[in-house]
Amino acid sequence: MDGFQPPGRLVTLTDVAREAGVGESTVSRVLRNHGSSSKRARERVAEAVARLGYVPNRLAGSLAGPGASAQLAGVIVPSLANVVFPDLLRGLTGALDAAGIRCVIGVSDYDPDREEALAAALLSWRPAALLLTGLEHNPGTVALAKAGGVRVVEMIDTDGAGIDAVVGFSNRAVGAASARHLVARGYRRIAYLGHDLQVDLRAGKRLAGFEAALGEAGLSLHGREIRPGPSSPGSGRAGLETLLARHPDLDAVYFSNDDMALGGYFACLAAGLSVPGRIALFGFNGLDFAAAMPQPLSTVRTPRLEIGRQAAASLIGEGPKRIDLGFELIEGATA
Amino acid sequence: MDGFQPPGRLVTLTDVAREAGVGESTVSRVLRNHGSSSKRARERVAEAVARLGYVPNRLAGSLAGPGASAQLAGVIVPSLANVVFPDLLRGLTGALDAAGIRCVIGVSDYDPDREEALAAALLSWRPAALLLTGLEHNPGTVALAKAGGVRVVEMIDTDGAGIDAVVGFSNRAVGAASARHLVARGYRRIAYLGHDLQVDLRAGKRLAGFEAALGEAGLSLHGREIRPGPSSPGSGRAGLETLLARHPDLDAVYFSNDDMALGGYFACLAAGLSVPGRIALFGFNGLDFAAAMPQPLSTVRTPRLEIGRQAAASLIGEGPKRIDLGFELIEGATA
DNA sequence: AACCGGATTGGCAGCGCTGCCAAAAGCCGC
DNA sequence: GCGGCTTTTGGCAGCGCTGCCAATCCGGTT
Repeated sequence: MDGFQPPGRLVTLTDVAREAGVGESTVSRVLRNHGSSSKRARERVAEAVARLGYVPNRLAGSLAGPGASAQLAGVIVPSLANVVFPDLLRGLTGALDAAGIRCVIGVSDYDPDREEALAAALLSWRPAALLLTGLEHNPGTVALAKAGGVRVVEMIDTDGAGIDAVVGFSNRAVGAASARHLVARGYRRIAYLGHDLQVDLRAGKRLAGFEAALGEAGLSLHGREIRPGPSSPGSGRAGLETLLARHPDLDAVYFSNDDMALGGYFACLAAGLSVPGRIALFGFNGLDFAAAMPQPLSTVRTPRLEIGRQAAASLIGEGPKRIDLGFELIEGATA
Repeated sequence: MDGFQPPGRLVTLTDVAREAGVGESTVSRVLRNHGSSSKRARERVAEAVARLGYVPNRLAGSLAGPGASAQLAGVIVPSLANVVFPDLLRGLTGALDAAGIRCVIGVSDYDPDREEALAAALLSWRPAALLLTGLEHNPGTVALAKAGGVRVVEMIDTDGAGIDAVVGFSNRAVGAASARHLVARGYRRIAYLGHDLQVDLRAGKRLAGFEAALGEAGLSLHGREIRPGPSSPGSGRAGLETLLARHPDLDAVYFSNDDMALGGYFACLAAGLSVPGRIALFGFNGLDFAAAMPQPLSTVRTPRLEIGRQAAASLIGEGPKRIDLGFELIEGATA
C-alpha cells in the first residue's frame, strides 16, 4: 500500500499525474472534485493516489489558491487548565471539522502581550479566521486582527464592543442574576471568593454585575477574598476557610466559578457546616460535577460548547455579528 | 501604524523590499536573522515592516524552505472532555511555543477511523511531527505516519510497541499498583466501576493490570459495572448506586478515573456510607480536586503535563525513543 | 463526410518565499 | 592607489499546487 519514495522527497501531485498518465490539472480537478472529469480519469487518479500513498500538500494548495488558506483557523485561549476553554475548543473543532477546517491553537496564559505575539504568529499561517477570547486586547492585537484580512470572532464575553463578530453571553448579567438569586433567597451577608481578577477579566465583570445588583438591593459585599493564581478546588477550600475565619457571620458565598465552589463545599463538609443552612454556596459555569453533588450546586450554566459551535458557524456561513447565547441559572440545593 | 493596502491583497515581502529600497533576499535574511546583513539594511527593513504592517506568509515560507513546514505539529487527541487531554496539550503547547511551533489539533472521539482521517488531514499541512494518543491505531494510520516523512510521537501509553517515539507510562502497571494497594489495605470484595472500555483502551489496560494483580493475590473482581458513555461524576454516582444495589457486601471500588470516583464519593455522602470504613474508593489521574476533598482521594497521579513537555522535547531535540515517566500512587484517605 | 457545441484535458504562469550564486561593496596593508 | 580578502547584496529559479485558457475529444447533426 505504501509506495517507497526516495526519503526526503514526498510524493507530489506531479508524481501522481505521471503515474496515472494524465495531466496535473486533471489530477488536481479530480482530487478536489472541482470542474468536470471523466470516469476513466477519476479511476486512474484514484489508483495512482492509492498506489503512491499521496497526501496533498495544502501549503502549496493554499498558496496557489485564491485569497489564502481558508482551511485553518487560529484560536487563542487564555488557558487550558480551566475546563471552559477545552469545552470551547470542543465545540469549535466539532463544528469546523465538518467544513474541513483545522484549529491552530495558542495559549496566552492571560497575558495580553503573549496574545498579541500569538496573533501575529497565527496570522502568518494565513488562516481563514482568528478566534479570540474576550473583548479586551492590546491595540496591536486589534490592529493585526483588522489588517490581517481574516474574519475575527471574539468568544465568551458580550459586555463591550468587538472587533468583528462576537459570540458569548453577558458576564455582568450573570453576576447580577446570581446576586438577585441570593438576595431573593434571603441571604444578606454575602462574600465573594475568587481567583486573580486582574488576570481573568471576565470574572471581574461578573463580580461587577454582582456588586451592582447587590447595591440595587441596598446591600454590599460582606467580605471578599481574592486568591492569587488560577482557580481550583484547593484554592476554593483554603479561601473559604480564610473567609470564615475573618467573617464568621457570613451566610452566603459567591464563587468565581464551580471549581472554587467545589472546594468551598469540601471546606464545609470538613468543618461540619451545614449547607445552605449555615452557609450558602453559589458557583459559576455549571460543570458536570455540580449536578452530581449530594446537594446539587447552585450555579449558572454557561453555553460553552454552543459558543464554540456558533463561533464556527459564524466563520463558515455569514451570520449575525453579535450572538448572545444567554445562560441558565440553576437553582441547586446549596443556595 | 496599520498601512492600508488594497483589500484582498496583503502586504508581501516584495512590498517590504520595495518600501525599504533593498532586495527581496535582503529582507528575507534580515527577518529570519539568517546570513549576514548590514545595520543599515536591518533598520530600513524594520521600518518598512512597521510602516506596512507586514506579516510574513509562512505558507510560502515553508513551501520554499527545505524539507517542509517544520513549524506546525499535528496533534490528535481522542477527546477534549476529559481533563487529561487538555493537560497534555498544555504541556505540549507550552514547550513547543518556545520553539515557535504551533499545534494543529484534531479530536478523534475515540474513533480509529476518524483518527486516520485526521492524520491524513493534518499531514497535508506538512507538519514537523504527528502526535498521537495511545498505541492502537488503524493500519492505515500507521502507514500514513510512517510514509509522512514526519516524526511521530505516541503519548500516554507505553504498554506495547510504538511507531517511533513513545512517551507515557504503563497503564497496566498503574492498574496493578492500585490493586496491590487495595489488597495490602485489607480489602477483599473489590469491584470495578468504569466507563466504556471498548472505546477507552487505556482504561481497559488498567483494568487488565488490576485484575492480574488481584489474581496474584488469589482474588478476583467482586463486581463490575461498565457505564456507557464518557466518564463523569454523574456517571460515577449512578454507577456506584447500581453496583451497591447488586453487591451490597462490597468493601472497595476501583474507578476508571477520578471523575468517576468523585461521583462515587458523592453517592456515599448522599447515602451516608462511611468512607473508607463501609466502602473504600480508589481513583486514577490525581486531578486537582482529589487533594481538596474532605478526605483526600486515594488515587494515582499521572504525569500528564510532563508527558506533553517530553513529547515536545522529543520533537525538537533528539532524545530517547521511549520515555516512561512513571506515576505516583497517592495514599489518600479513601482507600 | 464535414460540422457543431459541450465535455474533458494539458500546458503554463504565478502564489510568496527561500536558497544559491555571482556581483558589488567595503576593508586591509603595502 | 591597488590587489586580495571578507562582507553584504540582488537576481532568479523553483517549492507543489491551482486558475486560466486554448486544444482536443466526443456524440450527434446536417
